[in-house]
Amino acid sequence: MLDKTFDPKSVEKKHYKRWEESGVFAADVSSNRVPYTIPMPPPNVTGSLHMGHALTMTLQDILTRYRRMRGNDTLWQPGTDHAGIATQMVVERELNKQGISRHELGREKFLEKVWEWKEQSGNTITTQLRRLGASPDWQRERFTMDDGLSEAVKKVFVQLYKEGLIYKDKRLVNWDPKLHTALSDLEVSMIETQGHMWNLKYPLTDDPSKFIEVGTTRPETMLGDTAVAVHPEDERYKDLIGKTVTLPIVGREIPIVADDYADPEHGTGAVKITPAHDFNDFELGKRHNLEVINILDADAKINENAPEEYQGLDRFEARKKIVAAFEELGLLGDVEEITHTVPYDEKSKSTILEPWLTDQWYCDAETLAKPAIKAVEDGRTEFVPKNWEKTYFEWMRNIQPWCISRQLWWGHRIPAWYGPTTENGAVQASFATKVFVSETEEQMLEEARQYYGDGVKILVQETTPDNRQRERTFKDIDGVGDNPKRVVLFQDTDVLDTWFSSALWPFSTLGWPEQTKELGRYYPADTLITGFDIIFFWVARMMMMGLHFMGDVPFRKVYIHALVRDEHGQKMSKTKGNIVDPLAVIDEYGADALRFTLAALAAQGRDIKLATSRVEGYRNFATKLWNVARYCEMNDCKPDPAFVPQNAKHTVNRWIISETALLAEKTAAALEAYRFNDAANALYHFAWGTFCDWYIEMSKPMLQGADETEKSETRTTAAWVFEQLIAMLNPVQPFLSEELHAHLHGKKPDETDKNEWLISASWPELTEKDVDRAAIEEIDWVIRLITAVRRLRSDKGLPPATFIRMLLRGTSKENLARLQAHEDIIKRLARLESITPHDGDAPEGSIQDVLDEATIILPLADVIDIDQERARLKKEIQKVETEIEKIKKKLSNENFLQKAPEDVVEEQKNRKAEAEDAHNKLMQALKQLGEA
RNA sequence: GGGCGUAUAGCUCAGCGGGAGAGCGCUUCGUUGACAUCGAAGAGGUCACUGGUUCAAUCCCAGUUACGCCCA
Repeated sequence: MLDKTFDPKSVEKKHYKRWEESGVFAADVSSNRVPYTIPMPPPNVTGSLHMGHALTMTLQDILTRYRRMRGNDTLWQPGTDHAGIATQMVVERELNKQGISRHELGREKFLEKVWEWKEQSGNTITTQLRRLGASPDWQRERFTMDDGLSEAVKKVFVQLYKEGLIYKDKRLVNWDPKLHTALSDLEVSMIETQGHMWNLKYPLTDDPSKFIEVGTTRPETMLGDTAVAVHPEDERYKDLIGKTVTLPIVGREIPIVADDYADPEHGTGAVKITPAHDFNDFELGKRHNLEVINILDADAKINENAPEEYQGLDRFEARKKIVAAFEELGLLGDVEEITHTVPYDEKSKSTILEPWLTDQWYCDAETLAKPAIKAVEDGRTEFVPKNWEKTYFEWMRNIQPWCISRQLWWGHRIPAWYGPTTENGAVQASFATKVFVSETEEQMLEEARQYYGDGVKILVQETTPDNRQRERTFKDIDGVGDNPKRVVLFQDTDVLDTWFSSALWPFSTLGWPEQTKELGRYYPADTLITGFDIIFFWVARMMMMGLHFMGDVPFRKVYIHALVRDEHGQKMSKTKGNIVDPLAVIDEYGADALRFTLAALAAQGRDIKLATSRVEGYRNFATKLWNVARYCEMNDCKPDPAFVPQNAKHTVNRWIISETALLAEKTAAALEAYRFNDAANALYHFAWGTFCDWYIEMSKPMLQGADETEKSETRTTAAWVFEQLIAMLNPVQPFLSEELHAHLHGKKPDETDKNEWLISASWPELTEKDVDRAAIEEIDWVIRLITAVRRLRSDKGLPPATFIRMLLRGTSKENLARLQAHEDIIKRLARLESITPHDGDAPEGSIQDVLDEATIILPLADVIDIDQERARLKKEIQKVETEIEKIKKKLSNENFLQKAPEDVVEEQKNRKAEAEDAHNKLMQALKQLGEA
């Protein structure tokens, strides 16, 4: 006998272990079944499971399990990514706690530490995914720093370099002065901040008594100003164009240039131009051939290009000092408090980034984006919901060069080596002017030998940590310059953006660049499921790389789900302290309850506000299912392999079989349309509202009756329906359904083997042939009758224990037959002692209601309060009258009769007739009451 | 500034060109041998506002207001 409630803890671990060990999650590359592939978005190896993961993984698991049951060879490809910045930061922090700095340790030793750390903590998230019940093919788990995936990265880098789609460039980047690395545009978070607009007066060189006033939010950058720009049409400044101003403090003479960039409406209309520290100014500088003066070092402190007294100052210190100096010089204009946006790092949102001029590697995203745009335009990849395609297009069509190098140690090292150039065969005293890009050091050396000639000895040395330091000291390095018969090559110290390797995920995980069987079978994937926040970071880049290297899109569908917020709609965050930990939820309510909640809330196009009351509700749902299983067990309802649903005889059984078939259709359709909430709700309502509330209740008198054939059929039907139901629930609630499946078949879950498991079972194959519309109509009538009686009883406050008589007047032949067929059920569920067809007036002191053509009469002389009953009937009559009025109005409209479809008109006529009939009957009831 | 989205019951949200729905909460009743993590019944909504299209609008279109997100 089952316990009274479902205990998730006692079954989750057990089933998961057996599933995983049995290999039921695994794809079968040699199978002849149709493959179905989902690439799992690899979580950070250092990460731990949050609600966003729980959502995305639940949805992926639902589809995977569903397709598995439908007979597909499913590959849900799992793995983790190395999360360059995040991981390096974590390990560095750990080391700092021990008083060790990364630089003391050196690159190699530090990387050993990171790998150690990865080995220790890298399983955290994959273990947590198991707790959620995720069923990817763990045997194929990959990590972006695996050998194979690293090979793929190198190959892609080298090929794109050779094709000219990867290049090195000196441009402004978003520099993180704390982490000392460049970031891509996407890793910048523009945050609204309170700040100031300072107006600075720059004296004209030829007449220092006159000024041009410029506004700036960053006065310290004036140290690097190389021009002032005004709009060419701006009357105020027309005469000044071509003249110069003398930069205060610095003393540099800089031109006043005309450029559309200066907005006459904005501030004074004149802007200072600092090409080295502002993206717009940099572009303007290029247009006007302005000098680019970098005034900041890697820490964003003022460097040696500024006057001595400012050197070494932090940028914010320098700001104060500059403002004070302007004030002292009488050159400070108005100061306004304003709100403006300031670039912060995306990850911690705590460091203000600095546009900084450096050499970085770039990927020509614009070229790669073109086929990726076309693929979505052509529908080779479709977004669900479709709206997201706009977002994708918007970004892809305005895409900027992608900065792919990072000044980190943890990541894929850029396979580029630098050496001196040659001139007429002679090695020059130059640094890093010749670049060799190769997948391996051996290949690189081969190229280098050809380049330098046989007589030159080539050494490869590990580089010092700091590129710029190296650059300054290159002349001291043995072999460069002094001795043309020896060269020293250095590998680039930078690593690649983590997303560069993630972009290859759909094919690198399948063994590319090897032409594996997997690659042919599982690429392109069918579905990618992810959040909208990484459409740019990941989806777009996979599209670009997939098309370029595989010649086809990486996936056919992209399902974009929303963010999980707290119950008040706030984004979950550590600082707000409103994080709901999925593992805590699983501990309290079970993984199935969490999964069901997330599925039920996953409506397209809306964020998910997660309230634990919802989870609690779905935990109750699990209890409900558990208890209906108990009922089946107690009543000896066992599945019969010989049972053919279409051959069932009893109408109640035919009805529930029909409803089950409709449910299978509905659920499958919902899942295939990524309408997870519809699937979850359909299952919930069938299980609770139809199967438990009605069928099981109806089965009670049937199972207690005398008809052995009927009893036997009912037992088998109940078991069959329940079996179908838990099969359909399995993708959403794998643990509970697996456990109940074993019990239903009279097995101890621990003693079953994988062929008997629900995870290996097939999705119910039910068709329209299993649906008996007449049975549905019949039982629907029974239900409506019972409900009507219950309502009357409840209105009168009759205790459930009281059995009463019911008279039915004017009942059609068909319904009389139904009444007779289901008498036991109706009597039991409506708490009736007798049901009698009746003609003529109702007995004195009756209450009445209308059900279609019939009138329900409950003689309750002792109980009823006439006034109250009269009021109730009047209210009901009122309702019907408004209804009739509405329909009448419609039917009297000529246009409606002419233009509306016939069936709609017909329907309205029927409704009117029914309502009028009901009205008459209610009036009659009222009249009788008046006479009484 | 550009783009996207949302406004429906007290709360969280489905839905949809022809009869307003769910879960939770609330009220009343209930120890019915599956289940009180339950059962039965009920109350509660000019479907944000203004126009338009239509025989018909909560639904489609335009605008307004409010809120949210993304990009610059």
